[in-house]
Amino acid sequence: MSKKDKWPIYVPKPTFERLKKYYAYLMQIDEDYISSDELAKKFNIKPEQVRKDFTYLDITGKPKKGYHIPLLVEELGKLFGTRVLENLIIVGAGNLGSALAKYMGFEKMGVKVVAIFDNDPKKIGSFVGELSVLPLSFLERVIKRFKVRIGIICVPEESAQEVANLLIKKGIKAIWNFSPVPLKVPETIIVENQDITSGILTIKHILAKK
Amino acid sequence: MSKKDKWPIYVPKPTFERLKKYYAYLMQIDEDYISSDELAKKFNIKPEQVRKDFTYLDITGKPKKGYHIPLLVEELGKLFGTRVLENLIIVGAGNLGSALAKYMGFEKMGVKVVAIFDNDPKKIGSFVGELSVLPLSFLERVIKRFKVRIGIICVPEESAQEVANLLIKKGIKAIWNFSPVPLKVPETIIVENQDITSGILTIKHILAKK
DNA sequence: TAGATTGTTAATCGATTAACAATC
DNA sequence: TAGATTGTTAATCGATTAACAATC
Repeated sequence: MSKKDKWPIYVPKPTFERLKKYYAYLMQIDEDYISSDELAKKFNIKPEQVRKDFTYLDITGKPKKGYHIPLLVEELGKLFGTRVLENLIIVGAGNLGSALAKYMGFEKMGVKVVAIFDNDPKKIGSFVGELSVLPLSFLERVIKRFKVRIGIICVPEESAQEVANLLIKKGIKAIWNFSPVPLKVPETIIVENQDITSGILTIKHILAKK
Repeated sequence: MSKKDKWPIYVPKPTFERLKKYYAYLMQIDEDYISSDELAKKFNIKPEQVRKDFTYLDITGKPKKGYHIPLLVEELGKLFGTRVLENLIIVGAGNLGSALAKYMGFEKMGVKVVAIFDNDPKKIGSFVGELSVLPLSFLERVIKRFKVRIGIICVPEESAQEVANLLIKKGIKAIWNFSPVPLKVPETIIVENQDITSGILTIKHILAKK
């Protein structure tokens, strides 16, 4: 049985996180082959680890050449489901929500922002890129119309849980949470927390030691 | 010897990442005590893990009550160096850079954005919040004047490495990299990568399996 | 006191790394 | 062929968890 037949593909969490990085990097470069050694150097890890990571994918390298990059990109794309297009919506048209709505890199990941919502009457109707800001009363319609399964939460922490509840009620299956609050959701709902400020704590910790 | 005397405080990486989350959460809530069990429930982990994590800090809990929150916040603040103010600069006044420049949550983390730079003549001189966008020729002056050690990179991937080199040349000690490229830097320079789009790959992977 | 909750040791689990045979 | 690089097994390392004694 080939690994292709095993579904879901299991990869350990640390491996999965590294595969994401390899993917982002490999999509950018325009070469035929890359060795585990070269890739490892890029990310300050050991080449053995790169090879081990790739054993979870249905791909093998060539001795003396390395791994075929287009093949790697394709296999990784399958793992991440980037070839299946998903529509997504953003709730919260503040600085961060607006920046995400205008972000150009989503296409490569197979996602598209179809609407942005806010509850501030002053923002509703205004434009963020090509999207006009909608009131929350439009949520249900948009979700049904575009078969949206993913919602991004970009609201202040006080309202994050409330918005999460609403999204779930309206049929959203996965929440990408940019607020710094841990959300309470039913087990069937996927939550991915993206705390964009936590990195500064690592930096300050290291700097403080110097 | 108390743990306070050991410097640098060593914490395993996974523990460190969890401590950041506890910190963000604990700063928000207004209670006296919290038990390892309550905290664990919030983050879907085991209470033993929370207690183990806290053993790395110079703090103990009280049987039957739990951990004193203000004390936790203080100890964690020390670990992350949030009580020492650091000035930081942003390079790249696009959507994301501008959003970060206007971000209100930095103060709590003991950092302040003192300047934002761009090389686009159309952007230079325009305002992002209260800051006017500066040309890169001002970098050196600003870094010296404000004793800046941390620089945020928010430029397109093509120029990320170039900007990193420039920042390092001008004396920056730590780079918070919001571009999706792995940067090549000398060993003495701290790099924290904050790929804000990688979360979507996790979500799509899980959704694809359903 | 009894009960709840901490703190710590030891066992388990899982990921990384070293070593090396296989292969182009 | 010799040499470079992969792929895999086994050893090591480190983190999580279970168990339970200590304590308020």
